[in-house]
Amino acid sequence: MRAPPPEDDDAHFDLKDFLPYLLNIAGEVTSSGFQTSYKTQYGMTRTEWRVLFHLGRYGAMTARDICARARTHKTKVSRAVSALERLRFLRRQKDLDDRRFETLCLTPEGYKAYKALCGKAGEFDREVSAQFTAEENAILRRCLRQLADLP
Amino acid sequence: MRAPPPEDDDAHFDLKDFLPYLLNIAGEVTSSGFQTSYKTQYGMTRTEWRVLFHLGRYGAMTARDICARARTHKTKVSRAVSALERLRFLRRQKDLDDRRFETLCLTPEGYKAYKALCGKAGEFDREVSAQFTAEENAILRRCLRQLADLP
DNA sequence: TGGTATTAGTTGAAAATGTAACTATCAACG
DNA sequence: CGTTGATAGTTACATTTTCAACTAATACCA
Repeated sequence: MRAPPPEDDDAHFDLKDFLPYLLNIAGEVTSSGFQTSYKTQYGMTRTEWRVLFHLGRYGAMTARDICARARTHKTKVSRAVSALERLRFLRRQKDLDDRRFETLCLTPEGYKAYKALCGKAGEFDREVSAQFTAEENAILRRCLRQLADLP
Repeated sequence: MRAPPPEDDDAHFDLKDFLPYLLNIAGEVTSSGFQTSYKTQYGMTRTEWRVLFHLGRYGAMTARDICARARTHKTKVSRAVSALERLRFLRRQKDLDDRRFETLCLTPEGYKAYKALCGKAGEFDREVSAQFTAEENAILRRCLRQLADLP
């Protein structure tokens, strides 16, 4: 019983062209480059950073809105919101018309953290983008937004 | 004490342009579209699928090689290899010259699973790619390969 | 009204991942 | 030799994520 032979022909398509694979690796490599910013300083996870960023950038909204905008599952968002609340970075307020909803908004401390991280994120993004031309950056982002199916 | 105002000006850069974020969401959306193929049929995780794909596509190699090629941590690869071994999809063989190494190769059953999944992956990739022009696809993949820092 | 279906959000258990420490093997150099 | 350091891979433990079931509130509709 021998092992199947190594094949390098065109019978298979190449893993290095498979979009889900490439996107995951690229996402992991770049994200872990940035995560030290929020992890070491604030002890935040990636999901918590995402929630903070949404509230900082777009203002008060419900967990449901964040789920939709970030295409993130509600349990992840729920736990991130609890964690940020423990950090006193956000507050919840029950909607009086429909009491299933809670409007989330950052506290001044949360907003301060957001602003600080926002600066670092911008810097990081400029560094990463510098290796591509303006046209490449435009196409890359357009394709990614479309793939991510963002609103 | 009021909440910070919603800001939609240019003081902050936009989350929808932040590459690590876009890459993660796009990767998650596309990957979860494909994962049913290996998850429901074989009960494999994403990492296991990656290892299977590497061995199927490029032939026998060590865990260390897979770590380097897929930029994946050795503990993830180690566990994926054990799982695939339990499924009888691969075998290990100690290198006699240097007994720290184990050469991994697919069994015929593992290879069969690879071929089946490979077909689905190709089909999936063609569908995803169809929404972009040839030029966009080329630029997208080139940028992603560079970001992923693949060998 | 009342019953059924939806929706927002939470929780517990299981699975996956990250981190650090560990074993075993080999290399290098005195 | 023998000590030190590096490397391949595993394991234990903590954190994070996933999945399914759950509560509470509202919508729909006969």
